Amino acid sequence: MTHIVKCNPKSLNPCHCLNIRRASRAITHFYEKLLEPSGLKVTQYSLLRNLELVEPVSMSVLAKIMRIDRTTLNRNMKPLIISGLITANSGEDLRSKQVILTEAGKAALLNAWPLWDEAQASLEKYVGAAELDAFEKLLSKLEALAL
Amino acid sequence: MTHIVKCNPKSLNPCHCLNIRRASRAITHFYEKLLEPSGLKVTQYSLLRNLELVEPVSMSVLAKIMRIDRTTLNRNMKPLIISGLITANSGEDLRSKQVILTEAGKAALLNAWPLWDEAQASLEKYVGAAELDAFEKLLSKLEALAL
DNA sequence: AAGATATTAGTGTATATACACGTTTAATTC
DNA sequence: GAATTAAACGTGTATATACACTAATATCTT
Repeated sequence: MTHIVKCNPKSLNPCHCLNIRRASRAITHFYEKLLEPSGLKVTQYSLLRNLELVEPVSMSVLAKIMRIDRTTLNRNMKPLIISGLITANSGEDLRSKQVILTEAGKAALLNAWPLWDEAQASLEKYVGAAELDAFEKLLSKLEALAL
Repeated sequence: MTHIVKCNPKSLNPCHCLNIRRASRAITHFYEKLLEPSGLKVTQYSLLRNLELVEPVSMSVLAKIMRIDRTTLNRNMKPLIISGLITANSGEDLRSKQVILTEAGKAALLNAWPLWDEAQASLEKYVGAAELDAFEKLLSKLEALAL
């Protein structure tokens, strides 16, 4: 993140929206760096991880579980399908597609897990457990803003 | 945000990164909805607003002030240039481009301001001033994670 | 002044996000 | 059972994000 400077002139940006977006980008960058050796993005790791918990599952249901847009999930799945980490095939209901992890997907998940765990633990240490907990509660409340 | 459901089965997603990303999306959605009548996205409003404070300014400097990536700024500027809200022209230093608001840009900003202000105020009311303040402090700290 | 270095911007590529629209298939209604 | 409605998915489009690479220009060094 070469664009971030410690000393930023005239930076009084009180927009709460931009502030959380910036923090979101920073945390994402932090996780991505640590996940880099796995070849997975944090969204991809998350997709695999959620899939592991609920597979086989339709795309719509998976999107709801992950609380992301259905069409975003559709697009995010593509690189994982191409690299053979997941598959999505129609079952009885020809409308829906059942998504599952492949063996390679399970392996990728196992491989990436300690990296993600380190990111997670580092963040907890950086912020502090109690404060992070309060933070997460507020994040939940903010998420509800869009309902 | 049709994909968000109040009752989500098996949703124990402790990934801090995804949590803040979700909250970020939700807040963005909230601001976008309120800004909709202005025809501006929240990033665009922010670009115009920052520009108003520091124009004329080069793209690199503006990116640093806004704490966004230089190339992201470049891309985000394009719709605003096309719709005639800003201009970017080389000055003495032929490498850099000085970005300024057009009259239409100033008008758009004036028009959008009360909408943004309402979003901002609503959020403050929803979260609570004290809690929001603590939240913002933590966001700052998190932003520093990427330095 | 010539060559090396640094600065500034643009673009190719890839992922992330989501709205609007269309298509296919299943379920419901009459 | 035919017509309607609903559900599930895909895609076009637009914005947001950022890394790698390139091109142009300015500055510095000797």
